[in-house]
Amino acid sequence: MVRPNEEVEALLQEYADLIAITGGDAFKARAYEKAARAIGGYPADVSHLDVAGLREIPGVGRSIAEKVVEYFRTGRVTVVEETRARIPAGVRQLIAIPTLGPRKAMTVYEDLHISSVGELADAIRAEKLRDLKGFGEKTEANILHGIALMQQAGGRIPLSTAMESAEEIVAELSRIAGCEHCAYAGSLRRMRETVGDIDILVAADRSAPFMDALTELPSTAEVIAHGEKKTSIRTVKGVQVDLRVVRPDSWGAGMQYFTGSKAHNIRTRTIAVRLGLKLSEYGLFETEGGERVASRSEDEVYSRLGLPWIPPTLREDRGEIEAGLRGELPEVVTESDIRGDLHTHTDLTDGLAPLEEMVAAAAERGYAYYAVTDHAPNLYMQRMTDEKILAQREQVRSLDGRHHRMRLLHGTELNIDADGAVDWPDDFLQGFDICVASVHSHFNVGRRAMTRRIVRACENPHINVIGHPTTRLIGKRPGVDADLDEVFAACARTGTALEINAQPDRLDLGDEDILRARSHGAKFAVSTDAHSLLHLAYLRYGIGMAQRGWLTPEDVINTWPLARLRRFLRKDRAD
DNA sequence: GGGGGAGCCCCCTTCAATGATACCATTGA
Repeated sequence: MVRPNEEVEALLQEYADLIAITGGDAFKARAYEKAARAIGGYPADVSHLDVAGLREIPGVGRSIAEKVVEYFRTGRVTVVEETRARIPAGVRQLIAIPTLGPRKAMTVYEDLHISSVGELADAIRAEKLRDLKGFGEKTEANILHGIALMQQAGGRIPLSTAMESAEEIVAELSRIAGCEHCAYAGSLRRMRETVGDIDILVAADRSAPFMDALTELPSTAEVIAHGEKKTSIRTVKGVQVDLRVVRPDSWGAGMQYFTGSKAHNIRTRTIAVRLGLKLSEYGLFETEGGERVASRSEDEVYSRLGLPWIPPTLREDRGEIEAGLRGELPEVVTESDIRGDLHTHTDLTDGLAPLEEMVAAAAERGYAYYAVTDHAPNLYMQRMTDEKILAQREQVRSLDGRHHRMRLLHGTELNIDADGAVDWPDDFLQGFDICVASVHSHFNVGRRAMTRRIVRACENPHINVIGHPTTRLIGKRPGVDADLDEVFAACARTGTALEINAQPDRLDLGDEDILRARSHGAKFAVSTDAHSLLHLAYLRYGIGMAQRGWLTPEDVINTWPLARLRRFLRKDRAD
């Protein structure tokens, strides 16, 4: 991720929100939103571009280009500052609440002077909102539910946000003289879908230079604690980072201890006790006499406990200790096992980059194959037509094998309607190499109907992958209500793969569901659902989920050679 | 505000669900 681009994206998005809240021209707000997205997904650093260079980016014209230049020259944009001065920051936070949009946010601000989520919740409890024009009891209940959903995340941050911050900090600290090792640990290393705080570990003889460096990073906003053993800071994005420096000979024990999980560590320490040993962040010691028996590497620590090294993504006390003791730990799938992405978009629908650029970027990643799966017509806002998708197919065929001999699959992402039917009839679907099918609408049809429609999609002989199967958005929308066991069984029975969608706000399926689906014998596709060049790299987060679900390459269809994949994609059709 | 075809103007993502309201505004995919 290019940091300056991210900053501009956030700034333009904020301005778009402010325009919407103040009731400004809706097209203007949309123009800023579009430009924000385009710059966020632009692969080159925009801070080096002049007005002419910026205007090369689709959706960026003279006015926005000049604002971007102003931002990099002065650190601020005058009109944005002026608008900010009129609307308290808390009002903008209100529109993050599901079911509360810009219009209603402005109403509660103007009529009740509410400018924070807390004040809003209080006003609802005092039944004050229901008297406002356009509000009622239902609206109150929905907003309260939305607030609860938001707070369920409990201040946890998305895996990808934590990862980007952590990798920057690790890179900075690694440059300091005397650094023998530096890495992130904790739930981030275990690749949990959200992360509470970032734990960073350094192995060095002297701790002070690292502790000082952390407090002085440009991204550090606040120092929470600053000591010899531990320093905690909060970044400008509000993420807490804990740094610990251990002696080099304690590196392995430190990483083992600070990676967790807590449940996993209770198990490892219990094993140690049974062996007459004591395990701490400093090492594995004899209980009697206190002699150190292992600490330098994680491998050494696990080995002394009679265990193989356990991948961090498995360390949740979900059977990995028992499997390790039996020598039956799975060889979990890794990023390098993946031979191709099976769910991606282009600017033919809502992607940012043209087909050629997406294909070239995929080839750069060393893929053997790559599927292009733009949206189908029933997602009306994307304006897909038969003609457009067929023209794209021609283009895909002409690019096939041209980049490092990477093979291209032409596909689509279909919409599963309320009855389980999809956008195109069988004879048209037959022309695709791969069909992903997803639920994009009618989320509240009830458990029976939801289960039935997804199962019916599985039974469609042309549908190969169920896209983002639960359709959850982390912190925003719970997964759909369906009998997932029935869905997973249908996938296994019909030869339909379940997607592990690697978009950081989806991570769908999640680890628990993957474990259940695997027990039904279902197969999986780890895909990025990329809407820009940069999204192709999200694969690592999907792999994290797959590992947490104990998947091996055998379980994941896009680790397979193309010939085997093609056989799978034919399902049991005779054509 | 951006973009395209003209020289300043016009168009720009559609549709369903929901809830408040009495026929419509808001939200989200």
